[in-house]
Parts: sequence; structure tokens; C-alpha cells
Amino acid sequence: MEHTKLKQYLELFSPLPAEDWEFFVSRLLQRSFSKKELILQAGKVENYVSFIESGIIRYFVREREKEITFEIAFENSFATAYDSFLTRTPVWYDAAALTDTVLWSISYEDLQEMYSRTAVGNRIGRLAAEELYIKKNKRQLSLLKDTAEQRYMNLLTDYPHLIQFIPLKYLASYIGITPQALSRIRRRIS
Amino acid sequence: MEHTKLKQYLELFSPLPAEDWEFFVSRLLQRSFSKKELILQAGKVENYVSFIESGIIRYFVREREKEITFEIAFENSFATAYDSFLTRTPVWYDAAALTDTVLWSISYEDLQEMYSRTAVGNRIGRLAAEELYIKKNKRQLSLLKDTAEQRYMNLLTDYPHLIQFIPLKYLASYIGITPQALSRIRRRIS
DNA sequence: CGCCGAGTTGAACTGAATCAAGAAACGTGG
DNA sequence: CCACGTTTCTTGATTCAGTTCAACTCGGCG
Repeated sequence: MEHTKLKQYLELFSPLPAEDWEFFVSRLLQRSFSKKELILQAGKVENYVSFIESGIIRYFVREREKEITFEIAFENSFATAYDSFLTRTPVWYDAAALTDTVLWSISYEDLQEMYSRTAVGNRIGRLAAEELYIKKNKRQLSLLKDTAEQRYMNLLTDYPHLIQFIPLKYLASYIGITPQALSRIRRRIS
Repeated sequence: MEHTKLKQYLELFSPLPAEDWEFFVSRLLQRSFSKKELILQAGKVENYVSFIESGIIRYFVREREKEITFEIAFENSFATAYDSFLTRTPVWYDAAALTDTVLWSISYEDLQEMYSRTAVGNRIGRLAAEELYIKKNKRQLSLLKDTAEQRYMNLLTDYPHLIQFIPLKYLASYIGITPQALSRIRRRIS
């Protein structure tokens, strides 16, 4: 089937009973987005938790004429506006595909049903929460204790090939500096 | 009973079936810490999700001679080293009571049992995750888009009375600056 | 009473922002 | 497939917020 990557990813954490997995798969929705396409718009409510089969997603706020990219999700990981998804309230930021992107998504309603019906549902929810939380935690600490240059180096080592596809200006705002500053950092370290 | 605050807090989100609540309460552990006491040490595994009945907790890393306070949890909210709790791996930071503190804690094992036995268990876990994640998300964005002065103002409006009990040096590292810089900001805005 | 940690203030320095202008890369239509 | 316009990246000059180092004040506590 086409869910190989997702299954492999989940099985890193624990075995999946065939029955639960079948049920889970039956609720999965494949969603494709082309480069630059909006995946979620400010004002809407996030209705999915998604696994990124391929592609890269950027989350950003529009702030006085500027965009701040506060999160970048890469393939082989979960992606969702989790705060909105959980609280069922509108997001105040946008999400867009940085490259052509394919997602496996499960809707809020279906996930609720998964929770009540199967053990694997709870597992998925928990794993998504865990991954997203841990990622945020690390990043927040990095913002507090690392310099911009260190943060850039972290990106280089964490996602060596992937960041090639990401325009410098997005990386810059992701690590909390201006494109000019990142350009200078690049020159300095090469 | 003594769980009034916790019950009220949880009921903000949804009603609690009496039976589930009884079971939940039976697994609750009250833990008290005096000012400055360590609640969790680097190298240990977090074994609890806790509700802060009263008090303030500070999470901090020791980084080349310095302490960076990266999280502050106030009363009437959840507190846990959630990344460690979830992954069962040691923390690389410390947690300490900023004031005398009383917690209602549930252990990892008991929470797992709650998950399998009651609906309210899943709810607790989910709510804790939600609250913690949303808090991190907000804060991360604030670190990216606000100035140090704005971040301090946010603290003032969010926790007007509580931050009085927190020494300036901890607040400073929480908003990502030195105590000297915060001291100057204070003078400027008063 | 004297000490010690916490907060304040000053002066010099530094990393990054801002403003500005030119170069390179990109994609869209002819 | 090239030409043009737009966006992205680079580089320079100036400014500014915050750091660092250092000295001094204040308040509580042994």
C-alpha cells in the first residue's frame, strides 16, 4: 500500500495490531498541495492531524508588513496547528507548502472516534502530541540559550539536505533574525 | 475536600463523572515543597504530571556558569517535565519551587492505568498536553516577534500579582535577557 | 553589626536591525 | 527558449538594543 512510510514511522514507537491499523487506515485522508499553496488560513479551525509523507510545511504569522515563520515541519513527521485542533478555535496564523507536499490526514471527528474505539488511536494522538511538544520545547530553549549562528548550525546538522529547498528569508525568520543577518552568517561560516 | 481547586479547574473543560473522579482522586498524591527546594533534578526521569494547588515552579538549565529559567509554572495550572514524562528519559534541567508549593500529582504508572480504565484519565492527559503545548507555542512566538520590553509587559499583564514574588534575575532569563537589561527596562517604563 | 546575594547604574563594546542599493535567480508570457 | 520583471540574496553604512565588566546600594539574616 501507500501508507508504508507512516506505518514504519509509527512502528518505531510500538507494534500496531493489524485490526486497529486497518481501522485507522480506513479513516486516513490523502491530501496533496503544490508549492506555495495554503494548507491552513488564519481564521479557520485546524481540522486535521497530518503525517507528512513528502514535502515541507511552513507556519507563519503576518505581523506589520512582515511574515514570521515560527515553525517548519519536514517530511516523516507530524504536522498540525495543534492548539487550534485541540481547542477547536480559529488559528491566527497561516500554513503553506514550501514544496509539493503529500499528507496523510485524520480529521478531528475521526480521531475522536479512534480514541473511543481503538488503542492505536490514543497512541497516534499521544505520539503526535509528544512529538510536537518536544519539538517546541527544544526550540524554545534554543531561542533562549543559543546564538543565531548556533541555531543556524543546528538546522544544518538536523536537516542537512532539506534546508536546501527553503528560501533563506524563511530560515532567517525561523531562527529569529533578518535575511540580511543570515546572509552574513552564511558568508562567515563558509 | 481538599481537591476543590483541581476539580473546579478540570470542570472548566468538561463535567466529571463522579465515579471516574473518585478513582482519579484515589490515585492523587499530594506533594509539598518549601521555597527553593528542588522538585526535579537533571538526570532523573519525571514521574508525575502535577496540578499546582498553590505556589510557583521554575524550570531552568545550568549553562556555562549561568542559569537559564526557560519555564515558570504558576498556581492553578499543570506542571511537569512533560518531554521526560512521556519518553521516560532523563531530564537535562532542574525544577525548583520559587515559593512554598503544594502539588496534586499523579504518577506515570497510575496515569497509564487511568488511561485504560477511565475516560477522565484520557481527558486529564489530553488537557495537560494541550495546556502545556499551547503555552509553549505562545511563548515561542513571543520570543520570535516581541521585543524584550514587550515580553516583560506580557508577564505583567498575564500574572500581575504573581511576578512580585519572583526575583528579577529569573524573570530576566525567562524573557531572554540579562538582569541588568531588565532592570533598565523597569526604570524606563515606570 | 557585618556580610552576602540581589538589584541598580555607568561605560565600553557587540551582534543584529534598519535603510539602501546592486546582483543573482526565478518564473511567466511571448 | 529567450526576455523581462519580480522576487530573493548580498553587501555596505549607520543605528540601536542588549551584553559585559565593574562599582556601588540596599535589605535581610546569621
